[in-house]
Amino acid sequence: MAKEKRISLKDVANSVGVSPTLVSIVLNGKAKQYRIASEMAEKVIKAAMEMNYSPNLIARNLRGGKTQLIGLIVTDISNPFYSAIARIVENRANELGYTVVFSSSDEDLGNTKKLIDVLLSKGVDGLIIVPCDGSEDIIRGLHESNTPLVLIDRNFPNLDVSFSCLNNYKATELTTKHLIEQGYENIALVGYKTGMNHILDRIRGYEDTMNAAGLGKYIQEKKVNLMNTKVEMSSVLDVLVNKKKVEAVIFLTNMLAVTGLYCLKDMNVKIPEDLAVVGFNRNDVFNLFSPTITYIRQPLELIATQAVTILVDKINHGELEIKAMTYSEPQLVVGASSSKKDIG
Amino acid sequence: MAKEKRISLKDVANSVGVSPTLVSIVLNGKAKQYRIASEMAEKVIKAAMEMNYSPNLIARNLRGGKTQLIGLIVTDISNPFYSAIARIVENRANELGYTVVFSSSDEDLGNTKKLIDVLLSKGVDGLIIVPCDGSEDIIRGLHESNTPLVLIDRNFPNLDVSFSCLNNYKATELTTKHLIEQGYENIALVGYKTGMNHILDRIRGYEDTMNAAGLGKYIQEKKVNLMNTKVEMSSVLDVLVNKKKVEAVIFLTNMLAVTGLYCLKDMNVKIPEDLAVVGFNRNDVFNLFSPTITYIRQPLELIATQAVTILVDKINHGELEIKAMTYSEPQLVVGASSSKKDIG
DNA sequence: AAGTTTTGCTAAACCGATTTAGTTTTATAT
DNA sequence: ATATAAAACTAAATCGGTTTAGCAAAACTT
Repeated sequence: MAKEKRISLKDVANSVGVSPTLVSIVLNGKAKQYRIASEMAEKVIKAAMEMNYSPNLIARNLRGGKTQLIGLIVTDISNPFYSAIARIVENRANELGYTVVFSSSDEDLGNTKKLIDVLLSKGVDGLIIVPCDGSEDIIRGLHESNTPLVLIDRNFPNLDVSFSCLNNYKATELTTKHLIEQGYENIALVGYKTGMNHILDRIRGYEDTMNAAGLGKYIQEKKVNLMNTKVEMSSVLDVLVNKKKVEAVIFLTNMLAVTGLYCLKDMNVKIPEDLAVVGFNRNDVFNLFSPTITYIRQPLELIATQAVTILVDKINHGELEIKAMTYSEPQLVVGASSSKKDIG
Repeated sequence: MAKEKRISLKDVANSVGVSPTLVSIVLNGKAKQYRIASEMAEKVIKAAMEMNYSPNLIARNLRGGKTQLIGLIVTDISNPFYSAIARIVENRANELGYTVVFSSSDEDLGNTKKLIDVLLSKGVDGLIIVPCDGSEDIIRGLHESNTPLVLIDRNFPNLDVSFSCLNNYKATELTTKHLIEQGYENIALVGYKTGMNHILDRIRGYEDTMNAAGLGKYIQEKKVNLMNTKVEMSSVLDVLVNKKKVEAVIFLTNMLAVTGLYCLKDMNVKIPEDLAVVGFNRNDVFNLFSPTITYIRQPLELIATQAVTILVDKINHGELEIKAMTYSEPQLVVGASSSKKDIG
């Protein structure tokens, strides 16, 4: 009835009649290096197999200081964008012999601090973090205490911390150019109230492109609160559509776009006749909506894989001072929601 | 440059000039029990705070045999249904002082075995598993070796393993009744090729309801292969719509429904005029589709929260022999995709 | 005043692995 | 025959906590 105790190194050693040291050496493949007689090595390996021994990683890690655990902090694992990242991180981590511990910060600074503490105290070898607004100091502190660390999806340009993210400027540059080419002029943008660089870059990409096209007078940026998106989105879209007579809207994140679509549906706004729409990141909703929604595709596979690779490099080679900066290229997937040509 | 070592219990002890034992006792709130002078206790707590001490959980766990880690094995964390569960599991686990390690089995038996081994060797205190087809023996073995274990979303009726899942029979019963009430008779069902109980229950719910309504002659079940869903779905729907002149289709999972909608869109099938559709589990796609899709809502919050609660109970009280069986009640969310009344 | 109890604290064992520093035995060199 | 080297293995320290057993000093009995 009691939980059977696991076979320990000592059990194997006793059964063969040798010291735990010898067993440890043999099972770690260092038999030759330590000049263990090969018959002895075989005997030990056979016994370990027969007894179905597997090392207690906790003990190993206490000694070695490594857990082969990676901590992943996203804002919300139930957000499909981040769960997609999580899956890729998991796959790459597994390939490299790591297991992933995940946590959701809910874009909250306090949670972020707490989660980092918890993950570090669990002994994770390194962290992959989607940093939230205001977390720059924490991230700096973490980096200065030489914790292996890679930021993903977002980054702090002032910090020497490695990151893997999208070329956000180019994303909205692509989007805005596309809309302008389609003949739209009064193009607005809906983002979040945040100081985070990824959003600011997206805004700059839009502004610069509008200005370069001589459409500076149409520049309009609405920013909603992270915590109150649904409520604020309605009024924001009402203003843009009904007051400002905007022709097209660029949503700066996947969630904003989905929330926006809910509102536009409620408002009975016809897309793209009344309003052209561009979203961010692939989502089944965009493909199944009528009309299909144009969106910016991130090379998630690349972004997430690189993050893990960089992190594991840091863990193994201690190249903590090297700042790996990876900006991956966005791609515009054109749907029917941003086209004047399809009308009529 | 070297990674700064973390403050250890010993460091705190030395700084105050007492033994590590005393510090451990005080910081674990056992000062009174061990008759530690209250001034001393305060001094220790103050020092620990000032030195920003946090215990090395690896060491603590090596001694105590507990890691406060829960392993969660789903089929795919990037599937929004499972990432939603993951989030709830995470929240509840955090409340109870646990951290979650997640893994994706991809519905593969080999992966499942491997993941269980890895998670156990990481020292997880217990496992929450979405078992895949064919994993009954592994699960039985795990249970017999007294590993704290709870199945979620799916279960094996022949095993004495605790689980938390939907009342699947009732889900399709509700769905089928609803369609019949709406006046549909030729109602088909699309599921997976699997021996898993949750799917079989859903099929039984449909069959029994059809038979009870005297519509037995219309019973039609199409089963697609898990690995080849997209390709098979097209031909399945083609047969149902064009050959069998089916009036309504019930999709047995969220993914099937989404894949089905892609196909129906390609086929230019009008919903609900040409075909009524009912999906499974909430999804933004269902709400934003035109028409909105009727679906079965699972009380995910309840299901996932219970799973964690049951597991932690097992971990703490060792009630491994108790089989907690939780069937949560489904709810039908009626959209416009299953209604004859709305036509014209 | 001698014995008992309570108070306040510590030494040492322990968890299960890895690693360093030896030790013993056998082989080779001088 | 004696010193040196190599081979084959082990004892003990270590990681950082928790826990058990126990010690010394103060307080209390009678």
